Amino acid sequence: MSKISPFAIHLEKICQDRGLRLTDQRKLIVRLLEETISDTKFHPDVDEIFKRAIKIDKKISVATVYRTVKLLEEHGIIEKHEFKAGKARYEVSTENHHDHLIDINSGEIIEFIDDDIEKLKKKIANKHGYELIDHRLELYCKKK
Amino acid sequence: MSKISPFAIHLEKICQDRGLRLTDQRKLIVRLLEETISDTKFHPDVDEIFKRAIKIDKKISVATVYRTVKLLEEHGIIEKHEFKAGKARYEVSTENHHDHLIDINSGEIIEFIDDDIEKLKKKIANKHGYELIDHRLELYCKKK
DNA sequence: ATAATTGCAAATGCTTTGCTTGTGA
DNA sequence: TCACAAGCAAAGCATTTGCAATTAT
Repeated sequence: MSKISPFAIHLEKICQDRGLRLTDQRKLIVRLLEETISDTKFHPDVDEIFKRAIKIDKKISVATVYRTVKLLEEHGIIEKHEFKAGKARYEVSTENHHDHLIDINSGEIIEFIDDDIEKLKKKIANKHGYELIDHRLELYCKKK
Repeated sequence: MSKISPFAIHLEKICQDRGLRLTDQRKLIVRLLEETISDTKFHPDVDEIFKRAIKIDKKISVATVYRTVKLLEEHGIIEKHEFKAGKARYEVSTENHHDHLIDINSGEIIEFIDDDIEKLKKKIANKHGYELIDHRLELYCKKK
């Protein structure tokens, strides 16, 4: 119910609790992902994570980043987004679902939560005889 | 205001009006796209279009399908969708925007229009100081 | 006539994978 | 110890592109 404070998140701990083996590479990637939270909602792609990682561990390979990111996603620890035109981007999972507003000029991503929309989503699914499992809403906008 | 009746659409005519050169290949692709409308809301991917096309024109190449589909999209004649996990899918543009409900088991796609959601989208964009240019809402569901 | 379009195959960009070596628990 | 993870390079997949030959207007 309550939002998770960014700084209270401890991805390494979460990984451990899930029984994921903590290699140096995973620790590093997880740390970088965590840093991007405070980094004002930056949604890094694999290459961005890799670039940051290689500065610290000059031996790490992209394959490892891909594998780790996939693993974390499968465990619900991070979320993958495929916005229009581009590579997959990631963000640390939060308790409540939020949607994204993308500035088509700057690429900036704004997260928002709208309860009315969430309710409508469920209502529409039900109306068609379906149960809502997953959803995505993206608003591509231009500054006024 | 009024919906375009599927059978009233004449993509070939529309292409001509826009000044697009009508090659045999384009005529064929456009015809196939049009057929998929009556084909109960089928959203074909490039490969599907290609497979159907090569049965009729055994010389046509995938590159042509890719180029044509891109051209049509740039002219707003068809719309591209990139649903989760998969290749781009296309559908003939309609006057009013609609969203998609995807059956995660069967892959079936149901189109829906919800005015409340459309209004909320605009409202949210405005609230953040943005003008809504484009948007996508996808509901991934399971039959109840 | 001639600028645009095609087919082909090679190239691209992101992502995955096979295999050998390395390592966390 | 030993099952799992990493590094590397090769493979995969959807999509794009360069170029010579073809075609619509």
